[in-house]
Amino acid sequence: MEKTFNPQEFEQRIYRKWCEKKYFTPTPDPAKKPFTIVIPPPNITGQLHMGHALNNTLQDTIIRYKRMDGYCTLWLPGTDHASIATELKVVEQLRAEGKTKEEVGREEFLKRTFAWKEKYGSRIVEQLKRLGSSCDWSREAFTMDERCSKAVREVFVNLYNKGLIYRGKRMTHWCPSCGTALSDAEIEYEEKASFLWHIRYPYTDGSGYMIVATTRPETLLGDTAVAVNPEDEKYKSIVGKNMYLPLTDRVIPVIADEYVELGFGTGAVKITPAHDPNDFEVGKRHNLEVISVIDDKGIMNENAGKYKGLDRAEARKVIVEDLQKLGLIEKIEPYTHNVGVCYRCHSDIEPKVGEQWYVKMEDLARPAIKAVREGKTKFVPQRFEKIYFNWMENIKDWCISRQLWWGHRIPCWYCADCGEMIVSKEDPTVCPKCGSKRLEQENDVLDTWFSSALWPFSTLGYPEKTKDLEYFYPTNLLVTAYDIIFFWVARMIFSGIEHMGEVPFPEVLIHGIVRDAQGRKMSKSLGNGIDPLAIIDKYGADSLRYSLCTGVAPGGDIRFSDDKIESGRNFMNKLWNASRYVVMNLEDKETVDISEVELTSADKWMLTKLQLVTAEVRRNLEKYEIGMALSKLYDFVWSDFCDWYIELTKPMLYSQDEKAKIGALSVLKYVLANILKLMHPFVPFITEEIWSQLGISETIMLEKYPVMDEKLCFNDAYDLFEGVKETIVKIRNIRAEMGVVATKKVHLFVKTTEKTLYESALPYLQRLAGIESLAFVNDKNEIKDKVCSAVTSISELYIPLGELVDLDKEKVRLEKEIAKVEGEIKRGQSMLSNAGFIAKAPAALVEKEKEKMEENKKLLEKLQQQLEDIL
RNA sequence: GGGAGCAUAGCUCAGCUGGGAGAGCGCUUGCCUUACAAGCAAGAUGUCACAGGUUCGAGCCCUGUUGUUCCCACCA
Repeated sequence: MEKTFNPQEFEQRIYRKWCEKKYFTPTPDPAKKPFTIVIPPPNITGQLHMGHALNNTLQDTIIRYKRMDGYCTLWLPGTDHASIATELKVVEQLRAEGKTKEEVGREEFLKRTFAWKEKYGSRIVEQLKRLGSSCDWSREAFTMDERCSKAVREVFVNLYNKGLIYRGKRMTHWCPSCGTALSDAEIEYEEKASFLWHIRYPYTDGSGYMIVATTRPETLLGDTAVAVNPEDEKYKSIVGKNMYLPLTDRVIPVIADEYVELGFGTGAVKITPAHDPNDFEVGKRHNLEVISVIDDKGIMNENAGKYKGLDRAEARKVIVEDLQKLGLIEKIEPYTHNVGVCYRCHSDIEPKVGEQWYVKMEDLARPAIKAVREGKTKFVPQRFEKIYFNWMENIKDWCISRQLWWGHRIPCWYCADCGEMIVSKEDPTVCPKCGSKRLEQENDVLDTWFSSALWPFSTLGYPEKTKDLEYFYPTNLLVTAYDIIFFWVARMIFSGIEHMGEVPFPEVLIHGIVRDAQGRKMSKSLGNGIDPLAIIDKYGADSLRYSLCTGVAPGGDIRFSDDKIESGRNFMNKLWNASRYVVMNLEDKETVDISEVELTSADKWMLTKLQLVTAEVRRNLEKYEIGMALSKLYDFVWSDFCDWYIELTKPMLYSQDEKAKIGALSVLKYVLANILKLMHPFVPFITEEIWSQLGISETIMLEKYPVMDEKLCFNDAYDLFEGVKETIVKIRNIRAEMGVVATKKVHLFVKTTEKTLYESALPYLQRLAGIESLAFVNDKNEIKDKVCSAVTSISELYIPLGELVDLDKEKVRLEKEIAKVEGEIKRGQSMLSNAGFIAKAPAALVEKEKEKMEENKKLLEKLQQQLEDIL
């Protein structure tokens, strides 16, 4: 084996092997329980970022664990066509050639987009592979492939026939830059510094003017009323009056509507039904005319009179200037408010009235809420259910039509002759009403999330009743970040219930977001993104996986920095070198089953510890506490296995005693093999690479995940050996405090009842504590030289250091020890002298405290004696 | 306006159903000890935000306060 961990050497080779051997591809087996995860499909426009890395590391860890634990596991991968994002890419590409999408036409545009997908769409898939993702690529799906498209049509038509999809004229969010409608979920709000313009609207009767405050003066041209609160004393008398709408020749009325809040602003609100959702509602109530003044591209239209052709931002400036010239601006005050922007391009959203397609949400949301309430789907951690409920309970109808070309075209046709509307799974050829063949398909495509909502079953073959669907649905777990709970998770839940009659997954594991070292969100505009591929190239995928998972609380955000990745890499190196120690020493030696080994005290201690950590790691994994499980393995591997056990085996491995050598090697190999298995789900590459060196089986991937073995729990031996460890630590401490050079060997006198144990532990003491020889005493006075002393739970220790014994230092050292024990005694006393504690605390705990008190008292006594001796 | 999270060592964060405060990084000291200097050994460091309460016992549970981050809704 190489001297240092060098992941570049083996990661890609190993991944290729796994794929060739088809380890990721399950065969449905009725005798086995399935465990299924569908991947959150990354956008084909995407590049792997830290969020993907975290998300997929978690999924892979869980799926590998379940695979090793005997489940028939399917991790189903795929990508999302990402309607808007991809369309923008291709539009951009066209622009570079000096063309527009309208110029090339729909057919050619789609051809180009599919070509774009072929070229770039697999990029992210290749990147997922670098991470080690054990997805079944033979089942890879794409939201616009035949399978998924069929499911989309099926679902659309079924919902339409049930009256749950309708076409309607309503106010929607419109992105003038992307040129499409958006759903509520696709709007983000940004706080922007602007102004509140106070504008004078003169009454037609010449009795002065009313002051109206607005943040959007350019929409004034579309005003059809001014509204006041009916309870507003200030305006009670003027409701019904008319006023001249500035800059136009129109006259508009003052109306009364509850929508206007008392006491806010001037108490008067200009009503522009065409350009504000609230105004639209007010307009409906009062039968106001809807006058649109801004077109789909954000340009003032013919209704804007002389302002026609100006961009909305430009128009705002000019209109304010004109109003100022007319003396109609009362005042302008700075005003900061939230502006809705497009989540893709961040342009200001323009509310717009138009025909769009909607999913009626009420009937779909109800059972979806109920399912989560009843625990049919559980969020982990549970607090994220609140986000879900909050959204589901306040849900509005879902606008699913997009004025784009890249996406699932809505399966609706209009008869050019009789106007009949045909919604159908199959492309119709004739109008069922008039028999005309002049049918035109709806131009709009569906919201990307419409197809991703079906992902857990469309990918398994729905609407066909496939074997996969039968065996793997419902899936078992969904793993995703909290930021797409309503975009995606909520929609999958109601879709699963509606179309499959069953929730798509019983558990949703929610994780956080990866932030930069300063805690900021990683973003393109900040340029603070860390590229996971660069990390993998430099440190290896396992290091990255480790540093993304360890010590992270479920659902919590992660601050990522170089320190973290380095400590991950160091740990991999540690594991590598510990394995190298074992492998090098194994050479051509024949090890035996540990049941045939005459176990040493150290072996028993190690094996017991292994059982304990196995049980804990399993417990954590069952609860998806990945970070906790990994931290425990880190401690176990580094501290217990490397720092202690490996060191403890050295006296045997370097001795001439073949039997002891084989014994130690056999246990080492056994423990290492178990460590590799325990760690494989987290760090698959390095564990597989080392596994291949052990020559046990072809792959670690398909090994059985370790289970705690009661037969290997030697509890008494474990406790006793803790005493030996304590002895070593105390001696090291004395040596360090007294400045004894490492090469100087010292003699040790021990007063103990565990003589056999100490005798057998002599090799350990020699190697790990620099002890030359060991002698037992019944009393300290048997030693003539000046000594440094210490006590452990099983012994008293005396070390003659000759001239190195500095009594002052020794005194300080002992006093510190004494203070520590005294502190513990004090704590114990305060508990044991408390009647309430004795009466109410669990008996076992009280007993434990009493025992500890006894021990501590004994320790204190011995320490005090030792101190007295040197005074 | 509604909701959620966070506040623990210099920094970044763990801390499971309440029962002796932990890790990584950093810091101090000594070590190239035949797996590893990406390392070994020995150390130092905390009014667990604040104030109450429940309890025999609170970092953990309850109430309030302050600071901070985020989500939702959105008033011109």
